[in-house]
Amino acid sequence: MASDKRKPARPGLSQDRVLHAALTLADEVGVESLSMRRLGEALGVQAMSLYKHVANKDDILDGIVDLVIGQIAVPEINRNNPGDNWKRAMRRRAVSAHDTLLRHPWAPMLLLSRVNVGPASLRYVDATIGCLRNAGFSYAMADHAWNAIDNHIYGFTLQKLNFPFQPEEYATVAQSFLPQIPAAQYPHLNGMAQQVIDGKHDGLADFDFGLNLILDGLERVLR
Amino acid sequence: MASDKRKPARPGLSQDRVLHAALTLADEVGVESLSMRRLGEALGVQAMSLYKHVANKDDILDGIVDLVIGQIAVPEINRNNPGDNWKRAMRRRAVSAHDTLLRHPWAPMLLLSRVNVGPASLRYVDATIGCLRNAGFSYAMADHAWNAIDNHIYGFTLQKLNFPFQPEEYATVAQSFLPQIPAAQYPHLNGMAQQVIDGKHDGLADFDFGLNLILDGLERVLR
DNA sequence: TCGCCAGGCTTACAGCGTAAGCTTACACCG
DNA sequence: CGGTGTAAGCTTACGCTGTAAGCCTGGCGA
Repeated sequence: MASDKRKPARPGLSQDRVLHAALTLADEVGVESLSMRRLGEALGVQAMSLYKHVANKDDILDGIVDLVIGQIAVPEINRNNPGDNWKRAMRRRAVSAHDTLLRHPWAPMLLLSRVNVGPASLRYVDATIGCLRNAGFSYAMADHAWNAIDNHIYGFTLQKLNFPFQPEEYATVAQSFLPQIPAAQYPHLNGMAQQVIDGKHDGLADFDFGLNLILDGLERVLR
Repeated sequence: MASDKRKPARPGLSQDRVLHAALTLADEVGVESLSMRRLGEALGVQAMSLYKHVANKDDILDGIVDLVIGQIAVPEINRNNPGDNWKRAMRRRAVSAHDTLLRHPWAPMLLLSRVNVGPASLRYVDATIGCLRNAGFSYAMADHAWNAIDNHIYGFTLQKLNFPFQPEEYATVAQSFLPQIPAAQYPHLNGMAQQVIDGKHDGLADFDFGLNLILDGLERVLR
């Protein structure tokens, strides 16, 4: 009977369990509040015990970034749909990345501030280059294209996540900021704010706008 | 004579002096090593004395970001050159921003992770909107255009700063990474690396490539 | 049965931002 | 001239961080 309690209520740690707990914790409290002590607590364990399964905190951050990348839809052309093509596939990839990063608001900053060479990252990049290569881009062009699209995804998502107001607040916020941007000093900024106040411009940043500029441009490069 | 030593060898602190010292220190040791104690030391002062001149560390970070933005060339059409136009002006702005951020490698991350409403930032944004408005863009279009261009600037610069190898090392690095990206598993990534090794692709990310896609696209939108 | 050792725990250290309160020197005023 | 208010420095202390070093213990292989 004693041998029955192989898993004594706590399954024991593992790198996998540590990383998934870290991902959950980062989603709940933000990556800036993810500390080794707190992560240990979430796992019912002392902070130092984590170091038996990960090298250090950076190792954890690399790990959870790769988990997030693994959630992004890899670009693939749907062979059952004759109308599908590289452009649609790359758009789906971009939208999927954008959506995924919005679900993990701490991720874009980490993505941009470290080299990501986890298995999910490698697979993601490989599929992207493959999609562009199959479309007819040279290696160099595929490299540049991939880079341009990803800059847009990361830059846009970060700016959006960072903006501290909700769309429905824009008009109110613009109104209250107006005294700080007098027309005499900042005529165009003032004018823009006025447009938002008057409901003539919603002030919404549009992910597709920039993405279309890039994808349409790439299509022209291809011809 | 005693009244002569108004400035007793050390000029005394001021918000300006604190911010400029912080900027210098950030450039020298990186923003992650910029601590209140270290900044105090650089100014010959205890850490807590800084709080008489700035509200807290975030206040300092906001301040040095605005100092950096102040170094970026504001977009202006040269009236003495009849061939000049909004597109050239916006390109100059983008290149200037890119160059400036490369001189302050810690800055892009801060730029993207906080709301910047310092005087230099406001002026910078106002001039940008103004340039686009004068070119004929609506407020909404100018907003989208500005956003698309800045996403590229920040995203590209961050990726470049973050990449831990020098261009002349690319071939060597690609060679040593090759075993980790076997052709069977990552065919396209492997192929790309092979191109770099063989000198058929320099692997250099090209700031102008993505910028041109966006600017050319905007020009077409304008017509 | 013995010894090994993986996987936990404990303690400790240097560094962080900053709250709270103390000290000093100078400006001003009656 | 004496007295007072205040700006600008200093000191101490608190709770937090990542992690180095070493200890303990239960289970497994020989």
